[in-house]
Amino acid sequence: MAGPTERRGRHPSAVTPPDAVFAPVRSYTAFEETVDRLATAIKLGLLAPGSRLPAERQLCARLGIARSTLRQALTALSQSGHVFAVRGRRGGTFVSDPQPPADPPSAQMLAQWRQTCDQRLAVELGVAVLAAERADGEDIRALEEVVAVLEDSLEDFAAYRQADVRLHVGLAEATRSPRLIQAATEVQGAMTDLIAYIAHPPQVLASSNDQHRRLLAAVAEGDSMVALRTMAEHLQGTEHVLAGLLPDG
Amino acid sequence: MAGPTERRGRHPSAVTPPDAVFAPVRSYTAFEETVDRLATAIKLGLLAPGSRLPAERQLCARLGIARSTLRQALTALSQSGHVFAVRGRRGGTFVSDPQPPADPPSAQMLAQWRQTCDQRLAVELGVAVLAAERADGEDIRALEEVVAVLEDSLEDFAAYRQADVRLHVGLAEATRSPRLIQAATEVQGAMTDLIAYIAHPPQVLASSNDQHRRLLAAVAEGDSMVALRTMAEHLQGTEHVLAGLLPDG
DNA sequence: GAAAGAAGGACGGAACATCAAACCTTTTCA
DNA sequence: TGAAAAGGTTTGATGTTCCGTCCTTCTTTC
Repeated sequence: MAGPTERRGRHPSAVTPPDAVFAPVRSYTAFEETVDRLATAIKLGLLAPGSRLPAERQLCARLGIARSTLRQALTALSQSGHVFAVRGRRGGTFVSDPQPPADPPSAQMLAQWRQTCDQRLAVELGVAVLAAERADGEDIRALEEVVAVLEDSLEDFAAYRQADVRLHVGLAEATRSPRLIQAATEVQGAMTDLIAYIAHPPQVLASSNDQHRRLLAAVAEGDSMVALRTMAEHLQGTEHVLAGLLPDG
Repeated sequence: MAGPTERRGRHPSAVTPPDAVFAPVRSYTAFEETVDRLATAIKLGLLAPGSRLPAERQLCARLGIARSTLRQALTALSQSGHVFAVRGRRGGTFVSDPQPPADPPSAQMLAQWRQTCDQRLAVELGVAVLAAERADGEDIRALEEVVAVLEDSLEDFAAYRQADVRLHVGLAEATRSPRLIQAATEVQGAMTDLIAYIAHPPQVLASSNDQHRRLLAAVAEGDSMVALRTMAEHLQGTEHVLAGLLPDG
């Protein structure tokens, strides 16, 4: 049973197809994807606590979904306490402040941690190269501010992590490649789940910050290769920590 | 209009959220994704002409969809001439041989060529690093055979391209990271569309092959950094050609 | 103080996608 | 000649999404 595809013809180059070809098709519904997107953005601090989302009638247009579908998503998010709605003119949907406590990473998440890290490696290496090639002075200036925040947050991991996300997503934005920005955001969301319950002593953060500085310098100079190496080194840090704490995955 | 989210609170770190947060939600249906997956696999030669797909009742189980949904996809593929069905015991669904002529890249594809290349850069750099770290002797041997085929195909672009795909997907498989394999496959599918109508004189292919050799050598030695550099160089080739032929994207 | 406007909230139905299960038809092999 | 294995067909149930309409709440403006 489960025999691989058979060949009849005379094509010699034919080999068994990769498993990936017949791997399960994951089909997200618009509702799920919307919840996911907004929840991730909130979790990452891209939507700040207290900030207001665009009005439903505009937001559903931007997201390309029906208003009722968007409302389902917002209802879910408000039931989980991530947002709340205010009626009437000047009302709207707001990000809760403070946020409800994050729930621990699922077994599924933990089991796939290595795949997540692999994905992050790919995305961040691409970002490093392209940011080095394309970032302009404006980008660099903004990113330097974020690095400054990072250096002031050694004692507060929540603040540190948020600035860290901003830095990485900011680098992705400097590539001007929407798909990479999207990918970087998703990857940061997944990493946040993994990282949340790991101790981060100030000295580790300080060493990370050193890498951030060097990375940004390389990007500013347009030195792709150094950016690449520095990013690789930076990512290895997290990966080693996770490898020590989690099963093989 | 379209004002960014407003802030009420006292959170200073709040910045305008990236556009990516509210970008359209693309929700593929199971049907679309299935057609896409199979069509890409066929286009890339991962499913060889003349080969038989798994029986419907098994395939739908592997894909995690209902049989009727799978049949919709297969019907679409058979109407477009990519597969044909044979009834009765020992029947099945077979990949057509020869394949119908590929249709030219859509305007949409062409307009997004740079994003596609960016995505490829990320995926392939990640693959290069991880393959160098994880490939075993078996992997290397198989890949070397593919490189040998590549070197024998300088005069036949169709054959060359197919072996090229096998090499890149094979490298991805050596990472043992399902998501990367998936991503690599998708990216190769997109690249095939872009590349199809571009002239590839034998000397260009020969130079590409030189890079392939060096890349594989670096992977065999486990030298991530060299693999990375070689891969970057390799990808730049295509990108320069496309940049010369296509608008900015 | 009343009217207009802008926001969230609620409802109903149409269209579509998907699933599950049973059954039909063709072909081959024992 | 009949069992087995494949694709082909039908039907109904279910869930998702969309669209449009109307309601309620609150603010701003006149």
